[in-house]
Amino acid sequence: MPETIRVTLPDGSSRDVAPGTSAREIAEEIGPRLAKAAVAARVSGEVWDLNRPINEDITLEILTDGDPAALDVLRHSAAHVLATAVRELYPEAKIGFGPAIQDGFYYDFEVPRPFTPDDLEAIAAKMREVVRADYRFEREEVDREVARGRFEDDPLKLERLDEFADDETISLYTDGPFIDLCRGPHLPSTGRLKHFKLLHAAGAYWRGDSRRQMLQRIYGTAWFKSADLEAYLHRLEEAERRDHRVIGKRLDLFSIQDEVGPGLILWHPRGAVIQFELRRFIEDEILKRGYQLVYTPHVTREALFVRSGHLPIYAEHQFPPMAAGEGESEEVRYRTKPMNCPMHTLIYASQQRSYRDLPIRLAEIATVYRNELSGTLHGLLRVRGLTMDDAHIFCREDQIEDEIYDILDLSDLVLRTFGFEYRLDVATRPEKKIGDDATWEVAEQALMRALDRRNLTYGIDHGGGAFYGPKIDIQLKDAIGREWQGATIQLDYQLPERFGLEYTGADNRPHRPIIIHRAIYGTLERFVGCLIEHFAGAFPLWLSPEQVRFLPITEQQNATARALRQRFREAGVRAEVDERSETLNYRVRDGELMKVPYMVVIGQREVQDGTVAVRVRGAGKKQEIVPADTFLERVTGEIASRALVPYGSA
RNA sequence: GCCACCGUAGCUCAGUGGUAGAGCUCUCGAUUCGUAAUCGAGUGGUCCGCGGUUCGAAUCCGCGCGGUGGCUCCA
Repeated sequence: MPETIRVTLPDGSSRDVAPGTSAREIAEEIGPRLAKAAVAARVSGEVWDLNRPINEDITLEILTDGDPAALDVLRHSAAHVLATAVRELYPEAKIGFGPAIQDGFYYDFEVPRPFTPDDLEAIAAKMREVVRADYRFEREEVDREVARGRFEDDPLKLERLDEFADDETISLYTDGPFIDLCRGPHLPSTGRLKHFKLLHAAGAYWRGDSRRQMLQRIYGTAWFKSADLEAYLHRLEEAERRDHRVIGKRLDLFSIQDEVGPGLILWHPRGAVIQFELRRFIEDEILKRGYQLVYTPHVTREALFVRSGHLPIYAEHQFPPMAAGEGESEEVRYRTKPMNCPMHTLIYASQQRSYRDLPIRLAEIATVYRNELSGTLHGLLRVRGLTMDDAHIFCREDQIEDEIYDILDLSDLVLRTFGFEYRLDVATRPEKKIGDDATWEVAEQALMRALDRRNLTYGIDHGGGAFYGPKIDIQLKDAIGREWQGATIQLDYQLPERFGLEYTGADNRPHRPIIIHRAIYGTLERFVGCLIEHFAGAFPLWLSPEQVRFLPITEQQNATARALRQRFREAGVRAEVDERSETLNYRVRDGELMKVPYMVVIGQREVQDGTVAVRVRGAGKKQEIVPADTFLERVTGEIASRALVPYGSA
């Protein structure tokens, strides 16, 4: 072992220390403030415990609580503290895995009885004791036999141990009474965990495998600063406040009823308006871009899905077959469609195509049915009857790039209209795939060139493509920073093969086209659900179910209000009159709660002057008195431009 | 589908073995009002369903249906 080892710091300086020195000791040398703030260390790129001895030349970065990697360390340690507490309270509990996750951590336990909310409180109290005891996290590297000895009574850990390669380092971490098989790193001691909260318990299969036993998982969150914990809990509340299921009920947008069935949406008039506007928007845009609309049946012969290759893979997500006509043969069994592509493919195949005809872009906003597992259904976000804004583009290989470019342009236009930011990922060839590498290379390059031409940055999901082609996924970011699965653009070499699609090339020989599947909204159900939460029910004017509500002050103004309503309706504005025999205050409150963008008060003065007194949603008392014509002009302008904010507030 | 929790009026919810309740909504009457709840009266229930225990079940038990949070899968 060398006399000294060289440690290079982020500022480029270096110092020589004795082998076995820990990052903590180096931090102390640099300064007491740094040593106190230190959480962990990045040693030659890898995150280490502060206490772990360093034995070779390295680069060293001391991680303080400002570093995102430090949060992971904190949360991972919080998971161990949780397990420590559970083991103290329930010595018979078997431990599973307990990692840090986005915003928090969890730990899985095998226990004879699930945890109740009261149990969680007791566990949290015990955790605070563990924190007060300030146990050091001790790392230890051992061989397999020693490790097996330590986990004699923990079958789940033993199972994991068996998977270690012979040359793999097996490390154990101890904090007070608790020992765990763990790669680390951890906080220096349990006392560093200050701001945490256990959130809920849930069942989780051992190793995510539904054939294995179910463990009990406890979720929690942890932060370095009390303010961060508060902010996070507030964010959870905010998300709850925006829950589309609650807002959907309150604003009378949709319902899901037992008599119809789970996952099947009844769109009430106010919700149907939103869908109608979304359809109108996308259909206008795609017609400008050379798409053609088609309509296809909801039910088809089962044999179609056999030919398309969907049935063997997809059957468990499809509703069972129904018999139409006589007999039981495959020829007369029908299925509701879980997707539209086979039928669009048949439209393509219905005549001979020339290379000059391509690309052919077939679009259909169609409801398809998928028999999703009951436990996965969730409001509008996961349903069984889903309406896709679907399109299939049949094109030549040399057209892929331009088509992708145009789809990216379309999705950018659409998403920005709603004020969404987004990020993109390209999913490349997986292990199991059809087609040769050369073809994949061409396809992947075309996707990336199109993205580059639009100056978009994107991540690459290596091996994340479907077996039949690469794809681009778009993740939306909503008003409170949550991500949603948005558009997908999927290249498909498989379906043209299965249906023997062809076009005649300039060489007068048959060629095989490529299919691009693409949906911009994804599904209208999910997209509307996302919009409800994004806008917290306060839709921009063009999407608002009711755009203008006239409030006559007394019955004397009812006739004027009705006449205005008619004029506005004829100009394409969704206008109503609230002439209920209630106080103005009452009706204003109702309009605000229903998130009507404009309330227009009509009193004696307005009737006389031909004006309206406009109250803007959310703006309180402040009103503006303008001629009725001026207001109508502004409203129609705001609708036509699909503005995100009311006029005058931009 | 699996695990846990939950299911009472249109909505939000109280009611833990002894005659089903509140607020809002809705209907009717009065009120005619200038920017977030006017007053009064009334309607409204298979306490999710079926079975069991009990003299007696919204309440306890079993099964089913549905919802919620997860697991899994996906858009």
